[in-house]
Amino acid sequence: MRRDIHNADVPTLCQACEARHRGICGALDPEQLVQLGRQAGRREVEPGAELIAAGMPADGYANILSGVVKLTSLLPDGRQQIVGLQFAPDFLGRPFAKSSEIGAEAASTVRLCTFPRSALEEMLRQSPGLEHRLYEQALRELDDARDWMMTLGQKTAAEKVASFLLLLGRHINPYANGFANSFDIPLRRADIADFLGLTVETVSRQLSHLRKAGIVTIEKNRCVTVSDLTALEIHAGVVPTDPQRTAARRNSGST
Amino acid sequence: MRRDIHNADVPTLCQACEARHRGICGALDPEQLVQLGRQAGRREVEPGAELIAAGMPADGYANILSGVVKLTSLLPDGRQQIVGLQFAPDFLGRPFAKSSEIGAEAASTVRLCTFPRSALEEMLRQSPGLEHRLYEQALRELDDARDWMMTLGQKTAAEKVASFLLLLGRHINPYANGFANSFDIPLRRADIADFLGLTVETVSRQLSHLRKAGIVTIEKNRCVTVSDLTALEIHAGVVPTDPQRTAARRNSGST
DNA sequence: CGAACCTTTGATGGCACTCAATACAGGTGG
DNA sequence: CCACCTGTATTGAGTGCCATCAAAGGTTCG
Repeated sequence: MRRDIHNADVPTLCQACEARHRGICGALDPEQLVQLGRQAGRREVEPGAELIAAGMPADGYANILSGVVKLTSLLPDGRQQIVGLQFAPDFLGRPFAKSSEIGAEAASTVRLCTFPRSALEEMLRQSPGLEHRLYEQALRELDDARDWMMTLGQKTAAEKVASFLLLLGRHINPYANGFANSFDIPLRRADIADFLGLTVETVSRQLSHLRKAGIVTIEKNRCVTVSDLTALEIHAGVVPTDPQRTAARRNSGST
Repeated sequence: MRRDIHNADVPTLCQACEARHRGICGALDPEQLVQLGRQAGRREVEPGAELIAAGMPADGYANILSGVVKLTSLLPDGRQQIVGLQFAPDFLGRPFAKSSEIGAEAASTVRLCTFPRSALEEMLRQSPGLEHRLYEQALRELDDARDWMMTLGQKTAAEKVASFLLLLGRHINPYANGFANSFDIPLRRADIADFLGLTVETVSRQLSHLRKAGIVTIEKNRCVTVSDLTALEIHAGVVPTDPQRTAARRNSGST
């Protein structure tokens, strides 16, 4: 059954919003969207803007409409690790928590659809499907986090940088599901380094290697085009290279 | 209001089970516990037993009654990363997923309370509070995973090992909330190495350093006693050491 | 007691960090 | 439009931490 006949009831701002399809708002009916929309506000922030301060009580929540948000964790001595990247139409915030030790900061220009804590809690009471959506996003983020732990703990610098480009290509476009062959890196080298657990210099060197190897082209330090996806995947260590070992894995895995 | 008056209705096996308090079963009433209990089974497995095979369809779920489970992620070339440790009374399994790329393996001897996929789904339909509990565990695991990303990405070998001991001390005892000063390490050195993104040799060396520094004592390679918790925290990098920098952080944070 | 496994310790080398200098991009004002 | 300036990125040289290789010491079984 198509819901589009009710589209007239959906707030104008929500009509084209991806959060209504792949985001949490998909759990809400038109009436609830109107109700939430009344308390919601749009906001556009510049790169570097702090969206959630670590250790502070979170005052509200938001959906990411466009742009990239980095989740950061800080050590007392100043070392920083980016523990996650969030893309449209992700939900932003930490439900049920007094305060999180994790901060959120705009990596690129970010457009947000914000709503107060109470509005979300009200919606949660009304619609059990909403919590289910939130749960599913949490599970997805958990999978992503654990994937990245593999990258941080086991991979070499070259593999880390290649993995990063693969990650970006998969997530940069909120509408498509496949891999984007060409995109702008929404992070500075310093951010990439903090995400990969490397230094700026090492990141730069590895990008140069990929460029000289003809696997990617980079323009103006930001715009990347992946010309050889398979090679990139090999460099990321996510695909078997040794045929012998591959065969062995296959056999043991199919039992 | 005390629920203990209903304890007569609670299955005998559940009476002393920690999952009924801090685990997911706390969301169920006695009748539902009976219903779930009918389909549940107890299982005890030895260290090294595979509980969930990566890439396989998960046939069921379980609560951990005692012992430690390691969640592992594997690269095609054989490199392994332990992406999480789970303790009693954690819920084990990946709801709503066809199959997970993450495997689960008993690190120590593990006792489980298992139930089939359908039983959980039935419970989820009956009790919305259950999904809420699952969601909260997922959020907790997400926080833990991100904490550990900081450890993997930024910390030195010495800090990693110290952080590992702190993690164990906090989680090893399912009944207490504080820090256990003495406990058995439920992992072999090779597992610790895979968890920390180090080699066995480096782990061993760093443990020796902590021992020679008088911060911990280790007997029979497994039993650890933390004699200087503050020093351990300093070595883990989780506590400010430089007073000047500490003051600076404090000031900038309070604005 | 002996065998298998695990852990520790030592010697050496390589990858990524540090330090330092140069090149580039984007914005502002002349 | 160009000169300037700031923040950002690249490239190079040297060092140090941790991995690798190798061997000996412990522990836990049968």
